[in-house]
Amino acid sequence: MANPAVARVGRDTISETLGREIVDGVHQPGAVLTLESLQQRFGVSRTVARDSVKVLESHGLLYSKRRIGLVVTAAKHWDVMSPSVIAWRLASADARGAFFELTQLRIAVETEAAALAAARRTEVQAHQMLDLAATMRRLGESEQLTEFITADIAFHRLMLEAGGNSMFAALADVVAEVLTGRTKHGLMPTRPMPEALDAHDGVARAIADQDPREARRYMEVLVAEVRSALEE
Amino acid sequence: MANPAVARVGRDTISETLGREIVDGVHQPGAVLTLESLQQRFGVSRTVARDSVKVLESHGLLYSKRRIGLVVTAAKHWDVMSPSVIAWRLASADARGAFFELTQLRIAVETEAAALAAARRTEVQAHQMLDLAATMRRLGESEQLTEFITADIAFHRLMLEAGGNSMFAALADVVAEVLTGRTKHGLMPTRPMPEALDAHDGVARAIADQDPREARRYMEVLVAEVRSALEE
DNA sequence: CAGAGCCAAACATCACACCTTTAGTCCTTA
DNA sequence: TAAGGACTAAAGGTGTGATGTTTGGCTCTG
Repeated sequence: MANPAVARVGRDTISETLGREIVDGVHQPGAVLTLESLQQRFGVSRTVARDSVKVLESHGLLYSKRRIGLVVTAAKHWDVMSPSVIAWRLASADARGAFFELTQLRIAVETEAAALAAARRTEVQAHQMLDLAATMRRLGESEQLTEFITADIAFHRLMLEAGGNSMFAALADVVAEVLTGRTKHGLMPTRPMPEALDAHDGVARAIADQDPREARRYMEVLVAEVRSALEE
Repeated sequence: MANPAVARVGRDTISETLGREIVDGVHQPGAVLTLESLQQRFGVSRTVARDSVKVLESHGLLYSKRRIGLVVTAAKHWDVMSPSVIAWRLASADARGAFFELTQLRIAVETEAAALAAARRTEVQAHQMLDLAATMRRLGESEQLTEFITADIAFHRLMLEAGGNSMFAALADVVAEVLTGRTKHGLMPTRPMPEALDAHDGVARAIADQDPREARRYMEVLVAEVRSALEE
């Protein structure tokens, strides 16, 4: 072992730790790190330090400059859509802010995604969608909240994927995160509102009926509720 | 110079080249590369090869596995929202498909962004927005298409930024790409339609008036045109 | 005081050695 | 003969030292 005196860390931990720190504002934009300092701090070799930096660099959290070092970049240059950055933000002090932004993004995308799904869904997807809506109703009415959320996530993921747009599909994880996080941020009633259940039903039926307009309309109902919860 | 026989390439070129190739389907999902092969092909050392791999790995295009090599991943695991991946897709054989997806994303986000901007814009932004709408009308009516597109991009970027949601703001480049690309993909009339100009005006005024509902309504008009052009 | 030139810092790259994991093979054994 | 364990070699992972390259900043000069 090279250096027993320093707490060695797992390989991925370095970019994880630094990523969180930067997002958290521990290193302000413009701050300069050096490879040497990372080697010291984490007790690793240049190779590993460079690897970690490369990852952060490819997400826009910093850039390396000769003769200078590793310069932390301002938030506006971050790759905020990247899953890693999203995760870091959700683990940061401003988790709530990140959560709100994600919710807005979700709201924006899902109305369109519903319409798209209605136009493109397969027969199988249509059935699954109806099933999930029914399951949600059952679980919601019996107040099995955890299971309800699981079904909810599956519902939304399926819808996002059914449209065939890979960028929408990529947001499935974001939506899952948001749906899970709603409880944490006090935006979730202990018992899903009947209107929400109806709306999910409506979306599922419209998608099964290949009716984009209706799908969008019901999704807008759903989304309106989320939006109003946000603004409270 | 280490090896004059092999065409050496600039440092970033490797991940660029490989990224494009993977997105383009040159390396099918499941295909295996090795560091050694990259070193050979690009005439670089292991360090550089590894750096490039790290970048691709952090965008989800491949993963490396001991004893196996570098495994190309299926498109569903790609970080499709990342600017690099977007650029690669837009340069690929399926540029048209990527462009459509981006347009749908844009459509989805911009209606919500308009409403958000109306709620959050600063006084300065309100003025700039009105100015840009006026500029667009002037340039549009005199058929100065290039300048018109520039103003159009500025308009949309400003709107996306005015809402204060960093994820929406991050889509400004995407929207710019889409607006520029419309001419390439034959989705742009040589002369902007008067309705489009009116709609931009309407959006700008609604945002200046801090009227989210109106902003959304006008943006939906704009977006409806884009959508119908898509479906032709 | 301006500009040329030099210096040193920090990343970039290379070469090489050794460690670690693990797919696949082969061999043993019940 | 099939299950399971031991061995092997392939490929990435990590560490190190040397050298290349860029460039901010200092110094020296006219």
